[in-house]
Amino acid sequence: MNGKPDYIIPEPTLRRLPRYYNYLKALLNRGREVVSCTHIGKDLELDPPQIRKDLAYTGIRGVPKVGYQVAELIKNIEDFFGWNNIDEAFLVGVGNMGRALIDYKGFSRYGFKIIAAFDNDSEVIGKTFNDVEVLPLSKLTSLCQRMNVHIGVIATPDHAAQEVADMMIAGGIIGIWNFAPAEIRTPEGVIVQNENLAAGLSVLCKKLQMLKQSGKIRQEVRE
Amino acid sequence: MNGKPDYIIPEPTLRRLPRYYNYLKALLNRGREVVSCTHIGKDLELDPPQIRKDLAYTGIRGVPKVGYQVAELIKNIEDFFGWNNIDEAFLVGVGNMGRALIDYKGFSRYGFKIIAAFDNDSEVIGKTFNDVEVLPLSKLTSLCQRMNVHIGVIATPDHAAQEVADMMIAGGIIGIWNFAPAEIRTPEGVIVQNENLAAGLSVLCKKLQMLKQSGKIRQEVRE
DNA sequence: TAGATTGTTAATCGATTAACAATC
DNA sequence: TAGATTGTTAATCGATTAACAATC
Repeated sequence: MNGKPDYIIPEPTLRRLPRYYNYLKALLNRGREVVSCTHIGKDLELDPPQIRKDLAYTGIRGVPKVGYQVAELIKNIEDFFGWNNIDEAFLVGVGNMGRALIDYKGFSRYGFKIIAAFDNDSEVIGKTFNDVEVLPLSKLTSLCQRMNVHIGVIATPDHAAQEVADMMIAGGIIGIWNFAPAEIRTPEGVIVQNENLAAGLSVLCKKLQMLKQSGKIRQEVRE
Repeated sequence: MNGKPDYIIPEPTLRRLPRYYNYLKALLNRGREVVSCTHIGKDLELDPPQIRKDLAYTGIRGVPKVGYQVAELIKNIEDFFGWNNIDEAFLVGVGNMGRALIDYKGFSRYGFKIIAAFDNDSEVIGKTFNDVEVLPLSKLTSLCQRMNVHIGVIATPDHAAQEVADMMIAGGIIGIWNFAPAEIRTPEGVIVQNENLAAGLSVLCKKLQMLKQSGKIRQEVRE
């Protein structure tokens, strides 16, 4: 075994699937039972064959001339990501971003739950936000181990990110969702997903700049 | 003119440049004056030729055997994105995410400033966060026009996103940074940058799932 | 049946990676 | 000078797009 998974799913596909999911949920709410890629493609401005390939990764089978069962599609995407079993996570850094993440109700839809938060500011330690208690940072590593938590969210200032990551990894965390605009070095076997708001903002502003320079262009940037 | 810019800069490059920028600023703080792509590549786990190509878009010239002047590189990236002139923006939706964005001090580094916020909840209208006043949503369109604001940030619940986008566009906004997990339809000439936290989260959790199934794999996911 | 849509295979496109001459 | 690094051109790789047979 070389370590790589047998079947690699393209990351663009992984990023589009949650989008289909939100769209399909809205469709179902409006009472639609069946949908074709042609139809989805019109609404989402994507090419039908691409949608077909993306959806095929979830194991769905469509019916020629008809399309897919909306409810079945939703179920398949949920199963594909495993959103039915909850992933529990610790969050470090109860600043504005951290608070926003703690307070965000929408994550439960994606099988994700922040079960405790950590900070070293005595102002927030002991407080509770959205039923999530803030504990002293010193307890992070031991609690990771004791509670068998495998996912960590970093929402600290950038200078603290590496140190927090090290504590998480020492506690057995193997997946880090990093909101700090800093480079994190990790050993093999740890997955880091960087959420860099500056990147998205920069892309938007640069495209705007280019648009202003070159006359109107039509464009939709997808995440 | 077909509307497309003559020189297309790859979006992956646009997303990596702010990363180089943060890294280079940290280097400069530590007193480093010159850096080579080999060196950057080691720290950021990227291939040196790719870094060289990315940096070339900013117009930098390096010196063989030596590398690049760190300060000059930083300057070039700032000029490339136009971070020296501030882009002013309106934000709609003063929930947790909206508050986090309003409060975030780091955007000024990227030439971005939220100058007013809008909501239709009388609880928050009239309040001020981080010197940003919350105004009634009904004033959005007219103020966009009057203050000549061209960028809008949507941080509303998903069901309100389209309506807010329409109001923004009516006011002349041509760039929308969308944090609502909803599809926004816009006319030509409007750029939408979707910031989809669920996508990043899903990618992380899916990779973790695959890692657990197939034994340890080493992986670093970059945004 | 005719026509729309799926599923799959092939072609294209664009970004990354490799190769290498130029240069300090 | 020798060797490391830049800048540039070519090759590779992977994702998107196009083509088309199968099918309801």
